[in-house]
Amino acid sequence: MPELPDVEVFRRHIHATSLGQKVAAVHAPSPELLRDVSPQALGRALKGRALTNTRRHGKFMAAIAEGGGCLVLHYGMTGFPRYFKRGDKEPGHVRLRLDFENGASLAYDCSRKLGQVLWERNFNNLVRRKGLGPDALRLDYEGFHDLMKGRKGSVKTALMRQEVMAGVGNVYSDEILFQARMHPKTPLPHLDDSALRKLHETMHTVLQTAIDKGAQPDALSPDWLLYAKSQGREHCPVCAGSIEKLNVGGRNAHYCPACQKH
DNA sequence: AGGACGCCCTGTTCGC
DNA sequence: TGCGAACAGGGCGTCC
Repeated sequence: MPELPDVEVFRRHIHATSLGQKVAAVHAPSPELLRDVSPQALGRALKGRALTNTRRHGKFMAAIAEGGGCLVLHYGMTGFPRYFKRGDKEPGHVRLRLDFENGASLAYDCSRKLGQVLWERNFNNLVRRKGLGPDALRLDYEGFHDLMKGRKGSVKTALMRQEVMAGVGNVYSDEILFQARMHPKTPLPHLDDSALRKLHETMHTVLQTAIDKGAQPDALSPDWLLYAKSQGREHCPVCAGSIEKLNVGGRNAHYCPACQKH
């Protein structure tokens, strides 16, 4: 489930492979994923131009096109990008493909079609239009504190709300709360200043470490919940107790009842 | 404001 | 063994 670390790794992949090559053709075999732009308009906007830069805010990223405008990608739950050369096998559920003049292609694969493809003149407009809060990784403690202060809901719900703070989803909120040793249903008003500091620091460390490891669960440290899950383990990597499921805001929270108390 | 719910979507997993 | 149901959870909309 692409969340901030995954999307950052995707952005870097596109940045490292796909800039500076003129787009020769645009294929959009699943136009229902294009939110506000037709395949024809997207083709007109991109053809003959190169991508010059990339940006990311929360779980959204953009490839900036030469001469202005940006291709915005959201990966939903099963999306990923892949740059491939002529003759390489293309992924199985390509919803958008840019073919470059040099014969290589950039594919956007999204099997469950829960992703989004948009076209915006300006990436900041997208952030505003979607009502996204500040990017979770660029948020300092001051900003984090201000966002959490005065809120009444559970800590997990707040971490996951994109209009409060953008980038954290179900998987990483579980990890952050596990490492901060906080119960997912802890009401925000129960967190004092030192608890909020710990939460912010843990969030930052979890997100940054995940990015550094290429957002691959099996590359993470064994005391991470994500690592344990990737190895098929259903026990807490710290106390070996069983990991429980709890419905929070319509999503499944995974947590260790022994390590994460209210 | 925030929680509960439903919908979209399809590959995988589960249960009979 | 096989098949259909349930599940997974990003965003988003509605209702209370």
